[in-house]
Amino acid sequence: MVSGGPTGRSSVTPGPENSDGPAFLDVYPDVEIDPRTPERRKTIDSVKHDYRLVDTPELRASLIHFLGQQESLCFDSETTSIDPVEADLVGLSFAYRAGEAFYVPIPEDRTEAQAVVDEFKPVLQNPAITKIGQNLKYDLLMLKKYGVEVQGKLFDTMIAHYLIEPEQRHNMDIMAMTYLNYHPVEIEALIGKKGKGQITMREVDVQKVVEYAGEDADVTLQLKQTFAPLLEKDSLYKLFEQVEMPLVQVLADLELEGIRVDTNALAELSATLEVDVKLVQQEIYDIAGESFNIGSPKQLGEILFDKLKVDKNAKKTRTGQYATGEEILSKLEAEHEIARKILDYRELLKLKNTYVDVLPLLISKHTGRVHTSFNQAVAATGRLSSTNPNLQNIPIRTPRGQEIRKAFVPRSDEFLIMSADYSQIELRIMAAFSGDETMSSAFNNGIDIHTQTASKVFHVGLGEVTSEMRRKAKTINFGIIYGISAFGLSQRLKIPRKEAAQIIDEYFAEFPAVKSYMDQTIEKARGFGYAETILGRRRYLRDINSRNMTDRMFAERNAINAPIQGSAADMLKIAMIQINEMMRREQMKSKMILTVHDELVFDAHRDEIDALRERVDHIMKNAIPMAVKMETGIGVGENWLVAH
DNA sequence: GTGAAGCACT
DNA sequence: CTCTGGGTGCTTCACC
Repeated sequence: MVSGGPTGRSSVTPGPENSDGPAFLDVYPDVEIDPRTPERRKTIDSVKHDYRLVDTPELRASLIHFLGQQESLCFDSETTSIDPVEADLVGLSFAYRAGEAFYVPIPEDRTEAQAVVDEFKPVLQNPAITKIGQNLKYDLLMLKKYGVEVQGKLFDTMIAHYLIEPEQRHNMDIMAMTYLNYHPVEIEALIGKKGKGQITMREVDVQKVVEYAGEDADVTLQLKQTFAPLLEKDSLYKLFEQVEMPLVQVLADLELEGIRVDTNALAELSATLEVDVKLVQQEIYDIAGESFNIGSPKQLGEILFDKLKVDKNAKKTRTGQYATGEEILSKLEAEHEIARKILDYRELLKLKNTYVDVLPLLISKHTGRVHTSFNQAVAATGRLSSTNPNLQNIPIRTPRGQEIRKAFVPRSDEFLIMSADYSQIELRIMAAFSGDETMSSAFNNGIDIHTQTASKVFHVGLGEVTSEMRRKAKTINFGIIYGISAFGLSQRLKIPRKEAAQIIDEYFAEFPAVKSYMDQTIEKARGFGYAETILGRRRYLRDINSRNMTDRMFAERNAINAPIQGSAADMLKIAMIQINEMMRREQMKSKMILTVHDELVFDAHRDEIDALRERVDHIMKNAIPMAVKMETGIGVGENWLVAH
């Protein structure tokens, strides 16, 4: 129903809304996005434009001739669905000069459609022509279905803006209003409001589509002209051109490839979970003395704290309800067996409803595999995210959860799952950035980092570190990455705040370079107003100088975390690009299929296991050379659980 | 439809 | 004394 894909034209960029509007206006004070003054904004009716229908072989030949002479062209696909796996092409629009555009309808008949698309292959596959577009991954996937492998440099306006303003929205309509003071035609004017009654782009009068799609390509082209100098100004061009743009193609490949899921295993697991959930549910009702909706935090809170009075000091959430989260219930489980049972109930139901019963529904009829969608323009730190389904939060921790991971299997008997992950990537980056001798030498000499930290903080030899000391040290190390506070650590370790503060003091005494690095990072962020990664990716920290202590502390934690988390993301992205290139060059049968922040997953051909392991290992370790060695862990097996 | 609560991962 | 570990996405409930 929508053109341009999930983050394209009319739909909203996924992810949480940014409610801090003031920052938005601070940056572009002269730009009005207030809907109360739309008359100030240009529209298709007030701006001179020339959008043409190209619907005969002669006109297409002429268009293709002109497109072929361009250094760069902007294009956009109109389709029948927001989901590229399900969608059919309705038309393609092109622009290469502001104010002009061309719309090429694609016939409904698949054979005729293919013939028209084929006419544009020489242009789309011409490596000398840069392809400009908004959310190009969508168009690439679409065209791949029609046998077109788009070549040449890419310029994705959505991702350009993601680098320029990571925390703003990258929706084309909003960007047009913000940067061009132009209000594009809304898609609902063509296909109606969403819900039943909404038609597809194919059913819309073609003259209207010409105006809509032409404007789309035209506006995107003008956004490109706006963003290119901004990328340059912020020294983001290299990151854009050498990392983010090549990655678009890699992600399209991963998504198209998909991963096989063992539905039989999930069906069995679902049946087992069903029985177990009912069992636990009844036990809870028996203890409560009545049946109620355990899934309702409101009802559950009333049963636990009003009726059963399991805790007279029950905490409430800011909305006035009893808090019944995991932390609260865990504290109660020693005294009240109902608490443990509720936690069990929640775990089982979560696994069943979120993963076991949903994954089989998401298997594509076309490929028999599950195709996630990676979003490259959501996470403020530079990480990727995964949706429909989210394959970056498949359970691994609990035995039941592990059963789900086992259901991710290779495509056939000739293949195995290979998982390659960076070991302690964020702590290694912290060691490299800070140059801390103790930390760096632990990594470079293969000493367990948590044991090393415990040894220093608790003043014992490496050999005398107990498992309890190591556990605490692990929490401390995580705290370091996240921008530690005494309160946060005390909560995590369940110790008094004073004790936590002492541990932190001790840590900084033993790792002085880490301390000064953190201070410098915050200081730098205060001066620049942003923190940056090793590749210059920025995260603006508008509260870094706030008088509000809470806001400022939050910004300071982000100043610490963003360069670490973001540089790890930079490194994995480069590794992915190089691995993809290597696999193509070597014409491997194996395929890269998933990425999970510090891990890459492959559907690996048995004959290629050794070579793939060696190459992947080498590329990952050397993606971005640092003062501290990077280590990887690579596993192979019959499913994702054993490979990891 | 939207926000909160809760929880899965790194 | 403020009030607190970073980053995501999905499901359910409750309310509009």
